[in-house]
Amino acid sequence: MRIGNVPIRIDARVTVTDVARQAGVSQPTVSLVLSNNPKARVAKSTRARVLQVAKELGYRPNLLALGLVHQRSFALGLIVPGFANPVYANIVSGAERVAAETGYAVLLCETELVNAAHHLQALIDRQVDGVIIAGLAAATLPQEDLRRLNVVLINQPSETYSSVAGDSLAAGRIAAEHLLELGHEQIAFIGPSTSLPAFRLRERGFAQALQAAGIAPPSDYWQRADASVDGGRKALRALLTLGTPPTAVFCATDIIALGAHKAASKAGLKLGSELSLLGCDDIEMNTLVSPELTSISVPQRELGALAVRQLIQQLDTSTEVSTHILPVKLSKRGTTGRLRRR
Amino acid sequence: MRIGNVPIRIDARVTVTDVARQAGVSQPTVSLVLSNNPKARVAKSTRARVLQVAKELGYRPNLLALGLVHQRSFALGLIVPGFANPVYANIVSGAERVAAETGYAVLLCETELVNAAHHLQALIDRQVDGVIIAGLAAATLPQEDLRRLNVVLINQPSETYSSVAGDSLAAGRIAAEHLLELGHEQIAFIGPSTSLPAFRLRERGFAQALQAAGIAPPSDYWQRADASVDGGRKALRALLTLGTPPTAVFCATDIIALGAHKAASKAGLKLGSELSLLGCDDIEMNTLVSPELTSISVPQRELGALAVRQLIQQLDTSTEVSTHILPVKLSKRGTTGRLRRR
DNA sequence: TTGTAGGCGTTATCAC
DNA sequence: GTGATAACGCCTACAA
Repeated sequence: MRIGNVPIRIDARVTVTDVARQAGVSQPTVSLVLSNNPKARVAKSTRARVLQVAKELGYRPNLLALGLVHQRSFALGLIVPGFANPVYANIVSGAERVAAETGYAVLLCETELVNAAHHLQALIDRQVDGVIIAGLAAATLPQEDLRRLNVVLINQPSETYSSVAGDSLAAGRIAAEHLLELGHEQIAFIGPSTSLPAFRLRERGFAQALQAAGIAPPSDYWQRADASVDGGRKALRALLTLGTPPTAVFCATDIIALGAHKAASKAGLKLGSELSLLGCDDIEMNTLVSPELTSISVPQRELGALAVRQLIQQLDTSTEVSTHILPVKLSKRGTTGRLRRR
Repeated sequence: MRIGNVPIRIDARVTVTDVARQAGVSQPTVSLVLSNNPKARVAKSTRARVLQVAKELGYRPNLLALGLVHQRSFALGLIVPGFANPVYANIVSGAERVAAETGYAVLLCETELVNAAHHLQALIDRQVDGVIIAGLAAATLPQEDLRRLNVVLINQPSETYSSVAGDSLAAGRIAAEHLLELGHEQIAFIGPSTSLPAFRLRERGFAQALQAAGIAPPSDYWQRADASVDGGRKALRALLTLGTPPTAVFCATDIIALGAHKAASKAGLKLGSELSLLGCDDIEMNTLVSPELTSISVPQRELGALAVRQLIQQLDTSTEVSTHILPVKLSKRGTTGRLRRR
């Protein structure tokens, strides 16, 4: 890292020393007053004067210096694959809110283009107090770095690290039950080719529930797609070309489901009657398409928020590794319906 | 801010002092070697040994300490209204990429719920080197804080601060010209009620181009809406109830346009033939609805990226305030078409 | 009750 | 060439 040619300091800041001088006391005294340390026994008049002067001068503590002393930066790293996906946008949003309320800064890292391990190292160099990781398998990161950090994983149950997740297994099950209740028997699945734990669990929950109902989809019905709109589109097209196409499809993510939605509409299928389509995540876009996409709601903002809370608690109390599972629920909309023959 | 009860230090980090001890040299010598200062005259053998030891011990500089010394944190603040809106998600994404490549951290601030002035103060306390502000009128922030910072505004031309913006005036003009070319004369406008400069300019560009073509829409045709899908929906419904509804509508943002899209579809209007609808921003959702939404492309990622570049250049060279305007262009899709009588 | 001394991890300025 | 010494802004002993 190179330092620029010209100092960027625009305006000298007020420091404790300035306050001390102005108030006619020693610098540590000011520190004592300002840190309202419980065992700080300062004369009332002194305290009042210091506070008064600090206010007048507009004193603000330098968090860099504070961090150095306390070995604590009050900053959190947040690593996500990308914001293009509203799922992560929501998670970030929830996390940022809680962090801001608690006085923590959020250092944002997008791993779409920049190497995740690189990002992690940069966060460590900045002495972040902890890291939250979403949409990225923790196993793919250098463990020796990860282990010396406070970590909370999102949507990725783990034995080594704390985690906060939506109930992915239940999500799959609920999806299956919904389609079964509607009378479907020819049920297909489209999942992303990325092997994130959450997606695997959704898939497993779905498969198990089908099995429990005595339904065994042919292998053609089990599609793997690129985790994008286009991936979903292609996968659904493939399903439609089968000898006996499915009457219902569950997509492991809404992004894929929206691609499938597009493909189905283009093929002239009436969603909700001729073909039932069900997504998972429940992103806001779902209500923009027509018919609106039925989905399994995963509380993304809450996941982000809870992750920060959990992380801070871990920092404050050295709590042990913990796992939180948040409930998910069906959001019934227009793309799923009772089976009707074409 | 309160410090937790328990120190969070998980593992003591390697410092220059450790390296010095291990290499058998003084601590400043290590500094000299590691900072590869041009005028650092260190014996080759010493340098080699120090570098060797540093590598073995896995030494990494503490950016907090560096920041303290240099009065420079290598961190940037990024203030946006919210990520739910993909426009800002894209801006953040572009900014983060460049920042990461350049060794800067991005401190993310969402002003949707937390007070923007509060956020700004927090950033200052963290000694950020500069701030990028998007989707928020700079005038609404405390000027005394802003003025002592390096600032780059996005989509908000200003005389006091640097800015990077899409050509909003052109966006409006291009929109008008497109609709005029298609033969429309009953042309309406829906703009957000928030008075962000970019939106005002889009509106003005649009109005001016209409005027130049001798078209003067009645005041009913000039709607103001909440900057949301719902706002767009309501506004379009209002337009449809008019005695003579418009044949074409330009919405100042895609979010609003998507609401209008929904309302039009629900009213049974065939978009592209019975009603032409045109948005602005060109967010990815536009291709998910059917017919796909015609829009004016604004290069959001580039705006974010350029803002960071501009800011860093300002830091390094104390460049003067500058303004960059990036071109926009029409992305023709399905919702606009030649005028046909209903 | 308050001031003095030392240190957090780093760099910069000097003597040596 | 190298090593003290001071400084960045702050806090925590400890001594006065």
